[in-house]
Amino acid sequence: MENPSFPRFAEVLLPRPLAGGFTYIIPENMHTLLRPGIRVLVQFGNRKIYSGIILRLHNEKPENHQPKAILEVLGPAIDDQRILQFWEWLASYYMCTPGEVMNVALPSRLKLESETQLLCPLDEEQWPDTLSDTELEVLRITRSNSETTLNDVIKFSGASSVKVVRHLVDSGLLLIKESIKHQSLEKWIKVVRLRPNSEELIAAILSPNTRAKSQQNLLLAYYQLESTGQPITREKLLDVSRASMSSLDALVEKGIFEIVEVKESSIIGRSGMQAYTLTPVQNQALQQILDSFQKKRIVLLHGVTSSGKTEIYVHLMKQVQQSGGQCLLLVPEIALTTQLIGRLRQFFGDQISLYHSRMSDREQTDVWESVRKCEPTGRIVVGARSALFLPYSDLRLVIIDEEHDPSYRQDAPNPRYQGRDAAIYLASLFDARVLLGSATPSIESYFNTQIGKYDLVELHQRYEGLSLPTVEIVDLRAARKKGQLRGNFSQALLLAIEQAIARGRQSIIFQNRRGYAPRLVCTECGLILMCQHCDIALTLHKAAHKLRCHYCGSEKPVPLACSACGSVQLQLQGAGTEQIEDELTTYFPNARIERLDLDTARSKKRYQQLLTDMETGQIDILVGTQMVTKGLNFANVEVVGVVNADNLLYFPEYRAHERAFQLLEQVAGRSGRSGQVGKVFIQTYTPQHPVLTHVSTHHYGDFYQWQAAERREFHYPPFVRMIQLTLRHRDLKILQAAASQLAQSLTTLQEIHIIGPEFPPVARVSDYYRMRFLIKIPKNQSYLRIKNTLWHTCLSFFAHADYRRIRYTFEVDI
DNA sequence: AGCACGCCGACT
DNA sequence: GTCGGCGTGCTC
Repeated sequence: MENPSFPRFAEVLLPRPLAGGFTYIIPENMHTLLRPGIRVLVQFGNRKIYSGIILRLHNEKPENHQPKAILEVLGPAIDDQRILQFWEWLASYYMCTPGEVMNVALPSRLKLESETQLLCPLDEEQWPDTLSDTELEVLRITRSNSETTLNDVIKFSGASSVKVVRHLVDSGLLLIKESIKHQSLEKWIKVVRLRPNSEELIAAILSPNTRAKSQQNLLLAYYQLESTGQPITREKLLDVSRASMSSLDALVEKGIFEIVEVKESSIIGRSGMQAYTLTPVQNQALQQILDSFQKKRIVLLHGVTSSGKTEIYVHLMKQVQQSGGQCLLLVPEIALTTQLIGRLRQFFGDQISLYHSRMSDREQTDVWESVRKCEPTGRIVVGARSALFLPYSDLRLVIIDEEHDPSYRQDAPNPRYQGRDAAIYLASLFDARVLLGSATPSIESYFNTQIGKYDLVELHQRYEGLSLPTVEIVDLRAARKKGQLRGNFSQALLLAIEQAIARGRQSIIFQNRRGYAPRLVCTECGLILMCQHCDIALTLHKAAHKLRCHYCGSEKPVPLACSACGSVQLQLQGAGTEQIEDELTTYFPNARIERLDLDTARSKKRYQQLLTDMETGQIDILVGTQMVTKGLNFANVEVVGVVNADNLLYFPEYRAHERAFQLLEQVAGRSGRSGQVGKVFIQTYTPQHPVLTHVSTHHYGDFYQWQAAERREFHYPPFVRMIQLTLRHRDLKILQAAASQLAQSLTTLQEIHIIGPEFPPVARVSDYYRMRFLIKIPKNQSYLRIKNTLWHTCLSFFAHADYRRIRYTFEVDI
């Protein structure tokens, strides 16, 4: 009997870049189990099976086709409708599909996808003797492992073996089936327990004349840990007792210990106990924030570097924790904020969850579940932008630290979104408060405080009355004229480093390029060694002894002679961090110099080591790229040197000046943290540049006024909205033809201003040429309507046979 | 995005 | 004649 009151169909979202949800029939036995946010298993296409998420239930029978039925109910992934609403908003606002959002939102454990499994039913003797070598090979692989998948065979015998597989299936020698791996969402951990009634055995071990010393240590460690009331995991016990696995095994064997698996959620974590007090200035800022939150949802906390923003965050987070709600602290790049995490652990203990895309699937899923169930650990989340997608149900506060940081924007692949702005929208769905924090706010955010959209709270004083560092702009041209230049360094900077070393203080030298030299040029014919796949010069990496392309990652050996004229006179141009490090080694042969950039910090361990060495004073001079500007606090740094500010200032992008100001101000903030005034040296050939003037006075307000005026005059955000449309194709001719055709089609849109098509600074990357349009939309026009028209114009334009193979992407609010 | 179907060139 | 290249269109 059909229950007429129950919806018969479900719209299911699948993790594919497809337009919308797909309609599936709800089998009767699932009626009571389904609602939006439930994960289900469905077949999509001929045989592929996916897990999808129910968007809504309805009764509208599709007109043109017979829907398939849902295969299985997997359970809840999202409990709160607002999360799905957020996904749909993100897709429509940032011009991508909800499926693409789902793809980045869910940890992979929640995204099941079937694999084609192969089975070989017959023994080798029963195989016909007419088989080809490849056929034999495929059958042997399949026969040797009962779990062989089609992908295994492809990996082993190449993509062409798919045809062979199909042939074997047709002739009945292979069977195929779709299989999916279900993995448990529960987390189980191994804990050690004493077996009951083992007192006599224990007494024997604890007797003073026992030979089993490490068994004794294990028992003692056990009692020690037991008294703390913490779960005694195997790892912890071994760690405390310094015993080996085999001695633990021996105790298990004797029947003294047993190892039991318990569900992680049954363990109550340690809560942080560290007390902290706010300085009067911090307290005043906190009160202002709380007052503002009564009237406005969003507050920008503008606090100079080292003004103690973190303590204010902690205070607000504690409040939310005590009220039982959820709180999200967004940070730009989690790998670069280990110092912050350490501090937060002091305040929150284990009752805090970290979330970022480089965590293991298991860890991600654990956080997901704990947030979904609003468990104590799922109430305080610290994460990178992917933490926006967690299934909150009671979100009350979102803090966005370093809100100006460009890494909040995801620029590839889809969804291409600005995490800071998306977080603000997410918060609005929950009516949660938002605190944006920065020492160098983005122009947009500061603009929003000026028009009254956000409230502004300022923290002008550095912690413990520290003064801001003095900034000296070093004119490289003048220095050269006066003979005060040695390699890449001015005498002023070298002297400051030398004095710092003499006083046992540290220096940080910033150079925005990694590698040894960014160009290798033939002095005979002028040829610059270029990447074969990109329109960019190759960078020389001396340590690796390779030429590397920083765009596509390809590598080449260093040539001995010019490939065009055969001359061996190859000259290095420009300087990267490697060269700066080398140079400093010759100037300061006794100093301990280290380098921090993508090449040295590739492994997390090495990165940690560098930070520790810096903290403990093992390093005198740290040379690095942007990495040294991000959230690192070293107490003993006196000198900060910027080798060359010019390549920051002359970047062809409307945000270049903003970026340069932020970067220089942030790097300057690394100096002078323990009582002493820091010294910053910025070397440049354009000492009069306004950005440098503003950095030297540390006056953000003046800088903002200047930038805002420029942006208003030249029609850039925040005074207009801007979207970038990029076209990519291997064939330059086709790309150019398509771009100019598209420009024609777009002229019908009267209300917008289109710049382009034009080549980006690097026109070809990984063999793909790129052309782009900048689309400026006046603020009085409906953003939604124009994006819609744009979307549909492109959809029909790229459906055209000639342009079908052109990839195109939108970057909204660029 | 996959994946299957289908229409043309080069090989046993 | 068949195998296999990839262009075209669909997926509930």
